[in-house]
Amino acid sequence: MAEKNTLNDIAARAGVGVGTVSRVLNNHPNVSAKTRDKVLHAIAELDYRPNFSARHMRTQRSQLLGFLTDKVATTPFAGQIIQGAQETAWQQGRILMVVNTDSDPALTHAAIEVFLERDVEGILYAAMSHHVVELPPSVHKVPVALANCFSADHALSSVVPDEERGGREATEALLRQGHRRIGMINFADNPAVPAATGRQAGYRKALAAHGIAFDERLIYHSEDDDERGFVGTLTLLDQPDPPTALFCVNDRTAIGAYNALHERGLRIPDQVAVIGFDDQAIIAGALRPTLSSMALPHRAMGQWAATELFRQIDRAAAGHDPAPTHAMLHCPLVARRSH
Amino acid sequence: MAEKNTLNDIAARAGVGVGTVSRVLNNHPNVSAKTRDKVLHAIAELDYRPNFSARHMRTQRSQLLGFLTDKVATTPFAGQIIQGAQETAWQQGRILMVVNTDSDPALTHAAIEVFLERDVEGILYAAMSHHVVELPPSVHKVPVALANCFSADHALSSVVPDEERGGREATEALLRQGHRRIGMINFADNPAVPAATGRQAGYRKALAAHGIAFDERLIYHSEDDDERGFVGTLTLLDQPDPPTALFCVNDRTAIGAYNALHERGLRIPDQVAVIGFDDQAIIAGALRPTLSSMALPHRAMGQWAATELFRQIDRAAAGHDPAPTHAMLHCPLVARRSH
DNA sequence: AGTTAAATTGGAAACGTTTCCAATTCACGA
DNA sequence: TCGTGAATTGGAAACGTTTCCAATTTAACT
Repeated sequence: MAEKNTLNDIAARAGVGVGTVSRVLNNHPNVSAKTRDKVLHAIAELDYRPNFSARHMRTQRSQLLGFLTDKVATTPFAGQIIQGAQETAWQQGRILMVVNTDSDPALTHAAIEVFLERDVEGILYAAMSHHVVELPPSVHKVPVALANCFSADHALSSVVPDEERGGREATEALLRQGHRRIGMINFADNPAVPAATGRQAGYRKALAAHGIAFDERLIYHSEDDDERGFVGTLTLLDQPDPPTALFCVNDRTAIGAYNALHERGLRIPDQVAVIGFDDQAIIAGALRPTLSSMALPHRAMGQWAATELFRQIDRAAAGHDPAPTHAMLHCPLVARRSH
Repeated sequence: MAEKNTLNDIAARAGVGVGTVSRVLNNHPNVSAKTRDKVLHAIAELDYRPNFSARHMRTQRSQLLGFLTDKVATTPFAGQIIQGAQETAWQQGRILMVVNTDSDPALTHAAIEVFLERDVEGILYAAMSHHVVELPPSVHKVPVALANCFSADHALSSVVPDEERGGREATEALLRQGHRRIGMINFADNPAVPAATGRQAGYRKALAAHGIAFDERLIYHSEDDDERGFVGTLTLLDQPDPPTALFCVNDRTAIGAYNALHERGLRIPDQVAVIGFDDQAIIAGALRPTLSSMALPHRAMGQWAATELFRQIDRAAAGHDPAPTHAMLHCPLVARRSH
């Protein structure tokens, strides 16, 4: 169909200069109503579309953001964090270029290089699990925001879930129901996994705040994603003074807990209450009873990170040196029927 | 740190002409080893990076692909399909620009418009559930490929899961174990939902191939994602000649089925076998026993769609008119312990 | 050493915008 | 009817590449 028309074609068609067409396009003041109409008509007739690269050349603004993820495929959360970033970017007239790195440093480096060649206005790095990341130095050439992860030296802006508060509030929800023996089924104890350490720290604080002594025997750790919930629940139940409530470090673990509880003929939440973490709708809604869970703020982190990028961009445009910012986002309890 | 250097800076630094630098960059023949070295040094010293927009202007190739999704956030599959497309694009030196439309026609149209302004070489539309889609006519200005969806008139290339074969093979797997009364828990019967109609058609074919009469009473339909599995299973079990195996239309439904089976004290797979659909690792691995499930080829669809885009691009470059192509991809059984 | 063909090199033009400056037109009051 | 300042307009230059052509250098022969 239509060939590719340029500003010149429009100008010719409308019988005006290219400068005028450009002014109409960017609706600058000082163009008479009648000229504007002529131009607008010409544009419509020729199905004209401005060329962004040419504009970029001239204005030096690419209106592009680079979005890097470590493992977009293996987690159901990827979508939310992308969406949060994308919608915020879109509102600001920016487009996201997405590259999945699979945690490969060479690929990460190559992707950043490509982003820089495209002259992105900022780079957003989203991790699919909360951990520390190290990015190649070249990334510093441009504003950066980390989502669901952080840099060891905190030199890069970042946003992460408030794991500790999440753990605390999960535990408090259980305490509010009158539970006093609350078990926790956690990941392997690893200081590099904030989800494990933070949630457990919150659990302890909640207990302490209610004057309940921490009991080591109520904690079960395992790195086996598939077995953790089932085996952990059985282990905890098979103790002298078994828990009447279970705080599962994630929803997947809660599936296993449900299975174990069913096997023992224990009713949820009457005999044993359960709270998960992650709020994966697909799991939480399907379990019976539906699972109460702490929601990870993935979408909000995506939004936060994109917003932070714009802050840095504006800041830099104003000549200021944008110091990095850090945020911890709340993981609210999504109450269902399991507690 | 370093200012932004251009070809001219490199040329000056190396004491050669810009044409020569360009030749080195695109490693064209006919540049002497010693000149190439000088240039390479200058590039390294000045931390030079070519400007893609300028290149795009001159070569008319944006090396950009537009990626549209209807609902990236609400499904765990989004990541896989994006990844499939992204990795294929990357291999071909292309970058994906991602926009989430939330099924909003206005947004979809706007996104396509932005893609065209950026001069994308092709547009990939990925749906998060298998259904028919209608895209604005402007999309035809550029190669298009649909993933996990299709256009009513089949004028656009598309790739979808082979639902019927999936349904057939799931049923056959159950038949192979000797089951003769096989229940199916399905979505609401809706001709616009190929997952519902296709999987059930496959189920019937498998039965027919084994000389087993189709029994309407063994099918349970429901559009309630949360209740389907549980209620459906109970309903099917409460019949005169109850099924000894259950084909669940998705894994989420299988969770409900497990719960119902447990409640009735029926062991899986000894007393009742179960097969799901979707192969959501997070569910299938956590269930006890682990759930056998038909895997949706999301990643492969992403790859296929990107590859198809390149076929069309090449085709068009060669002056041919690329006719649309269509594919149905296999949903293989991932055998675990539930059947 | 001299000739010629081949290999290498430099640099102008073009890609499609925006922006700036100079030139033109307009509106209005004297 | 003019003159004046403001509003509008046209078009050249520039953004950073690639590509092409012409010019120069090199290599290979007599």
